[in-house]
Amino acid sequence: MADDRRLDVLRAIVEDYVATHEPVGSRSLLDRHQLGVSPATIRNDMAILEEEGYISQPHTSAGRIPTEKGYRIFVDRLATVKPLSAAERRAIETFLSGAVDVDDVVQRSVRVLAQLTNQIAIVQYPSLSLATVRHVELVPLDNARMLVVVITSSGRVEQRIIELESTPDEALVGQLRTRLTGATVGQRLGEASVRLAEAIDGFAPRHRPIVTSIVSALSHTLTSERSTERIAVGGTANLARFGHDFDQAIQPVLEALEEQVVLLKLLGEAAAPGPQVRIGSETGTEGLASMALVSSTYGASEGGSALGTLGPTRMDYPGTIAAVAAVARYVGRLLNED
Amino acid sequence: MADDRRLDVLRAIVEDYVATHEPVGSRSLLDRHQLGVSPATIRNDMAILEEEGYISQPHTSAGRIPTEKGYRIFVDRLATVKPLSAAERRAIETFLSGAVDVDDVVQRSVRVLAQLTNQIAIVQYPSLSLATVRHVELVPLDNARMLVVVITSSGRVEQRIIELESTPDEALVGQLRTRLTGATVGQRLGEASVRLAEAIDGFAPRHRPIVTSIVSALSHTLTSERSTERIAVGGTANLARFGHDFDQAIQPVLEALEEQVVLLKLLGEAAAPGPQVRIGSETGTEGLASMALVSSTYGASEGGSALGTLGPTRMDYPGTIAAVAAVARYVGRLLNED
DNA sequence: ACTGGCAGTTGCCCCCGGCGAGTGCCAGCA
DNA sequence: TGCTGGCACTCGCCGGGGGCAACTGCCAGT
Repeated sequence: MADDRRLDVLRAIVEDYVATHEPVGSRSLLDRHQLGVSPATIRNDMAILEEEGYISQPHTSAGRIPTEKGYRIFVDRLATVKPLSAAERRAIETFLSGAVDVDDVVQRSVRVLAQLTNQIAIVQYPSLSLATVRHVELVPLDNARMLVVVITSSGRVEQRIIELESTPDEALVGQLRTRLTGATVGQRLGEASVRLAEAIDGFAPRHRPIVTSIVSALSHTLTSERSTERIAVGGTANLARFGHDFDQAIQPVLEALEEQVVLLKLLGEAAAPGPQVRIGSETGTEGLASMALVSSTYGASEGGSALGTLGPTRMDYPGTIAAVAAVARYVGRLLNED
Repeated sequence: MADDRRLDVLRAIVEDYVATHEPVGSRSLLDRHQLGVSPATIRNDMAILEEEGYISQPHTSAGRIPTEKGYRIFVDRLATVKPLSAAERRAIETFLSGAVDVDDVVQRSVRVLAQLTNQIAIVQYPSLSLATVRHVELVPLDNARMLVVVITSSGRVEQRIIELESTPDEALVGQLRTRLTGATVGQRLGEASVRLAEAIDGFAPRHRPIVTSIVSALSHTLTSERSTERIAVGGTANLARFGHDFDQAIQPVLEALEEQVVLLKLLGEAAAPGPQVRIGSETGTEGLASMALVSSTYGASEGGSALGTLGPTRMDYPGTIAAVAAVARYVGRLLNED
C-alpha cells in the first residue's frame, strides 16, 4: 500500500534532516535508506506529502524540509522509541543521587538534561502540595514586623515577613506558636491552611486582629506555592550550537527564557503524565516559533511540577523524549523519598 | 601641545567607534568633531597612536579601531562623567523601592540594570557578614536527620539538613536549642560561629559526639555564606543585540554566564569601592575576550557583594559606569535599611 | 608644526557564467 | 493502477573579475 510507504518516506525525511540539517532530496534519501523503489517514485510521494502540508521546499532546486505538521505526525505516529544507553542512565543516576538538597536536585537535573540533550533544559521547582508541615516558627523582628517560617517535610523552608499593626508581646507570640504548630504539624499544606482558620477562635477577642493577620500570612505562605513559581534554566550556551541559521532566532528565545511567566505557562500546560511535545507555534509563544519543547511532569503530585528541554524543531525527538522521561523519573523518585 | 591633541583624537575615535560600530577614518572623524586641524595631521597622530598600541586597523584600507589598551586609557583618563538623566534615576528608584524582599531587590536590580545599559546584568546576592543571628531552630526529621535553620536579622533564612549517628531525644534537642540560641542570638554571624565552639563544653560527655556534629553544621551554616555564592543574571537577550560580528563570541559568553564560579571570581575581584572596569583579557576569562565588565561593590559590608554589567568592549563606558554606580548606590541604601 | 595633494593599497560590492542538485512530467512497462 | 527511467527545466551556490571607494602614508610646501 502506497500510503504506508509515504509515511516511511516522511519518517526518512525527518530523520535525515535532523541528522544533516540540510534539505533532503530524493536521491540522498535513497542512499541512506533501503526503500525498494526508484527516485521517481519518491518524488511523487514527496509531491503528495508536500501537498498535504507535511514537508516543504525552501526553494525550487532544493530538497524537502519537514513542516511543523510533519514533525507532529512524526512524533505522534512515526518515531520509534530510542531507549537511553546504560551509560547514560548511570550518568543520570549517579549525578542526581549526589544531590544534598531539594535545590541541589533541581540544579543538577538542569545540568544533566542540558548535557544529555545538548539543548536548553528547564526544570520547575517541585510542588509542595503533597508535603506536610514539619514546623512553624514565628520570629518577631523590629518595628512590629514578624517573620513567619514554615518548614515542610520535604526540607523546604518557606518564609515571609509581615507588617503588623502593633508589636505582640512575648506571651502572645509563644501562645500563637504553640497553637499554630499544634494545629498544623503533620498536615498537608492545603489542610493545614484550613485548620488555621479554626485555630483563630481560641484566642481572646482583643487579640483577634493581630492573630488574624498572622494566621492569614501563614495561610498564604502555605498555599502560595512560591516554589512552583520558580524555574531553573540551563544549557543556554547550546543555543549557539543550534546552527548559524538560528542566529536570527536566538534573541527571542533568550527573551522568552528570561520571562519566567512564559516558561511557567509552557510547563504548566503539560498536564498529562508522560512526555509531551510542543512544536513551533504549538508553544503559543511567538519567540519560540523555531523551537520545540519536550516536557514531562515529575513526581506523584497531581497539580505537580514539570521539567523539559527546549531545542530546535529539527531535534532528535526520540532521544530527547527518552532523556526527558528518564530524568523526570529519577527526579520524581528522589523527591518522593523525602 | 601635540600630545594633548593626540589624546583628544583617541577620545574621538573611541566615541565614534562606540557610536557607529565601524572603523573610523581621519575624514569621518573631522566631520563629527571640531578639532581645528586637517585630516593629514590627524593621520599623523593616528599613526603614532597605533605605534603606541592604542588603536589598530583591521585591514590597510580601513579606519582605526581602539585596542584594549586604547579603551583602558579612555576609561582611566579620557572619559567624562555622564550623569544619568533624572528620568533614569527616578526609574531606578521607583522600580527598586517596590521590592518586598531581599531576593526581590536582587531580581529587580538585575532587570533595571539590564534595561538601563542594554547589556547583561549580574548581581551577587548580598553578603550576610554584617547580619546578626535572629533565631536558631533545630528540627528533628526522620532517620536521625536534623534540619538546622538560622534566621538572620536581614530576614534571610539559611538552612541545612544533616545526618546524625543517632536520633537525639527531645530533651537534648530542647536543651541544645536553648543553649545555642542563647549563645548566638544578636551576634554577627562570624562571632556567633566562635561562640558556638565554647557552648559545646556545657554538655555531658556522652552527648558530645552528637552535639559536636550539630554545632559544626550550624557553624558551617553561619560562615559558609551561601548567599554570596549566588548570583542573578539578566538581560542575556541583549547579547544578540551586540551586533552580528558577535555571533562568534556569543557561545563562550553564554558558557561563562552559566559558570557561577567564573562570575563570582569576576565580581569578587572588584575589591576597591566605586565602579571598576575590566576590559577584554583583563577579565582573565578566555570566553570574555571581546567583553568588558563594569562592576561595583554595594552596601557597606566590607568583604561585600558586588553587581555589574557585561557588555562588548565597544560599549558606552561613561553611561554604563554611571548606571552601575547609581544602581549600586540605591541597592546599598535599600539593604542597609533592614 | 601643520597642510594639501597624490599615489598606493585593499576590502567590498555587484555582476556574471558555469555547475550541480533536485524537481516535475511524461511515456512506457508490469 | 502503480512504478520506473529519462529528459528538460529551474534555481541557488560558488568563484572570478572589474569598478569603486575608503583610507593610508609620504612628501613637498608654508
